[in-house]
Amino acid sequence: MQKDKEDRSQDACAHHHLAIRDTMELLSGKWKIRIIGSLSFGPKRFMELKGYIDGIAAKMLSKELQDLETNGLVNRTVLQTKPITVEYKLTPYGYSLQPVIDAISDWGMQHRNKMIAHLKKA
Amino acid sequence: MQKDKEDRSQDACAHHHLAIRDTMELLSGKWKIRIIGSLSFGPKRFMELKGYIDGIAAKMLSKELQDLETNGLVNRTVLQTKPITVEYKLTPYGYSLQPVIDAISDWGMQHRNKMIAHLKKA
DNA sequence: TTAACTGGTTTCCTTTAGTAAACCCATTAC
DNA sequence: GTAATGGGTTTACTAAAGGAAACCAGTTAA
Repeated sequence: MQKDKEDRSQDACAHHHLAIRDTMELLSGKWKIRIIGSLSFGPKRFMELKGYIDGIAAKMLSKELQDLETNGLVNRTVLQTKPITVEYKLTPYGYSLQPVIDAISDWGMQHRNKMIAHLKKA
Repeated sequence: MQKDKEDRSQDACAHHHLAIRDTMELLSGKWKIRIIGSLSFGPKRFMELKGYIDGIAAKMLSKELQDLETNGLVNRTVLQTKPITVEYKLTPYGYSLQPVIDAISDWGMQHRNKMIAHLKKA
């Protein structure tokens, strides 16, 4: 049984959808992508992250970091400093999201430039 | 006043954050990225979209499409067929999100393959 | 005239997301 | 002893997202 062109294209399309759905499930919510974006510049401590991600409450940050850890994207290490500090960093799997983060960031920059250009014209 | 290396890196980082925040604001919620993903294969009618995006309720689809239209990412056209049909398609601006959608989709496929490989081992 | 189809909207309800503020524990500094 | 710092958790609450089902309007086929 040979599939025709339309079948193949619909298959590709269906896989595409499933892949998008899967990714977005892991990255669901308002904060996860921003957290990963912050960590993509290197490890950060809890309070440091809270400072970077303006508007996030400690509770949310804590919960989202736990989610990300559960999904193997982020690693949590308690450092025996005094007072103790906790370092969060991306796992290699977390780093594999870099192309996604970059694409989002790039688009945001273009978007921003467009807005600025629009304002200058007016 | 010359900025040192650390300043510049923090600037880049800050811009990165803002860009990510801006993008994610436009694409907020559970469905927008999936809708754009569906439309990236070409224009679709309302019921057609609803069929593609499994689990979405008419109310949500309607609302999300309105949001996307307001933000200039999607175009809505009423076709004078009988019964009337409504066609949704990406604007050029909407299409400019293709790299984001593709990055997400690609990662999802890798993720899925990883899961499958994991299952086979066990 | 009754039903079906497209493209919704409305209502009611539940779940999840999100917030602020208080609290907790260990440590070290004053 | 009292405050400050780091890294949280708990409580109590509000706002927003989301879902199921009913409903509606125009058209057309049986």
